[in-house]
Amino acid sequence: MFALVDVNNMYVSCERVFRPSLNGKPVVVLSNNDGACIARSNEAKDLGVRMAQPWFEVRHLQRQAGLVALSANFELYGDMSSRMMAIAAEYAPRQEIYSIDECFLDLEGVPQDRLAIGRDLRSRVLQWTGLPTSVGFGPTKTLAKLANHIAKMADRKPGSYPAELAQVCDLGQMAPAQMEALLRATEVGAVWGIGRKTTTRLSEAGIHSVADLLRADTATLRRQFNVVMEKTLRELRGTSCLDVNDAHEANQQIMCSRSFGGAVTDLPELIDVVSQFTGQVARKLREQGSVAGAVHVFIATSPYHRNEAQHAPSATLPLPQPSADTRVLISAAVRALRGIYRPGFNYAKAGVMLVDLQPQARQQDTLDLFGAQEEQAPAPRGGAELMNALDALNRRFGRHAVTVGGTSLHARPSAHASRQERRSPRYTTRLEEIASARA
DNA sequence: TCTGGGGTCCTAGGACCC
DNA sequence: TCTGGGGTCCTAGGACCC
Repeated sequence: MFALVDVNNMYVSCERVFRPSLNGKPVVVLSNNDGACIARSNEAKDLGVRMAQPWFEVRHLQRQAGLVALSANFELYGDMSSRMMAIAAEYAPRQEIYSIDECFLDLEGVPQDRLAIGRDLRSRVLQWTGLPTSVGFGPTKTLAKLANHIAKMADRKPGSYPAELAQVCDLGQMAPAQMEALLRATEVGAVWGIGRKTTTRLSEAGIHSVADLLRADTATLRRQFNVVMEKTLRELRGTSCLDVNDAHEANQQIMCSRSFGGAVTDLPELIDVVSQFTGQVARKLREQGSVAGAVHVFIATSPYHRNEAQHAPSATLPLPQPSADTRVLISAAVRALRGIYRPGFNYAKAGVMLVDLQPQARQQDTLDLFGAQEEQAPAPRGGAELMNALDALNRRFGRHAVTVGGTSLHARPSAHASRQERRSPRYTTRLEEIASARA
């Protein structure tokens, strides 16, 4: 039996912990550049604010409906997430942290009453962190997800589902008749793994509810879609195909990309941006103890500016030897950038991706058979220690305290600098920003 | 004026080999 | 006018997730 624990409207809920005056109000959290809504309170959802909707489209709701917008504060959310995850982990022998705001628990051998467990977990997380969660139980991960969805909706929209399913819902102990009624009332799009495109295609085939889907023929669906669909079906029917994965594996790719505050046209500024991004992905790469085999760089104009010339080139540059050295990676990224850059375009976005990742240990004995080749610069000296020192300084003094030569931020205001005018303090991770109580 | 960012897995089709 | 066949590996792109 599995549980899925999920924080309701995670980013908004984190903000509300420190600003209780936001409770009950429509609140959104904005992406980089204060560009789009990436989290919405229930009240904001009720106002019709959609996921990833551009801020300028809903900005008028500030005055019309008291909508409050905040810039994303990921440092705060990451820290709150760790606290919540640690509490949830106490309730089962195995936990898979699936995203910043949700985890699966494997309840194998946990004997007690699941509803009691769910309610206890929920109230403990609420009491210790201030975050509201929903808990779903099911005999497969997909059903636990579905149970969680029902728990949320029953809480948020009274009448959509029976009230007793709110907040904590167990699909593992439900009478067949009630189960059938629930599945009839749930649209296929709510199922984990069934997205927008698939929903449209299923709808054309007359499959609208989860109950419809369960009646469909597995082989036919497998033929029309793919193995993912087949697995989803089997999971919905109670056959577990997906296990809780508690060994968090290293990422296979690490990316940093961002749209700019304004258009960027000249190469030096793009080099600056790409160098900064590379510094960030390099740090993440070392954190997970990997080396990268290649660097992928892309720049792009804005597809929304339809009357401007469009250009979205990218390039992948393999490294002569896998590396985690910021200087090596930046030099490759900048070379890739020079190769794809064309003057005369208004670039709106850039990104750096490290790919072909491998564990650092394995790299020891893969020295180039032919030794360093002439045209390849020899690896910089003292790589590992220098990078360790760099990481330590930046951990201690903030992300941009120390950077590799050439990646310093421009003294002049840069077009790419992102706007973040509404960020809340990093209450839990910066002493100088800690919450203070007023008498 | 302003339009998210970070990941995973699967598949089709081309390159290459015998 | 005919123009192998089957296997494997790699990559780009699509769909999905949060």
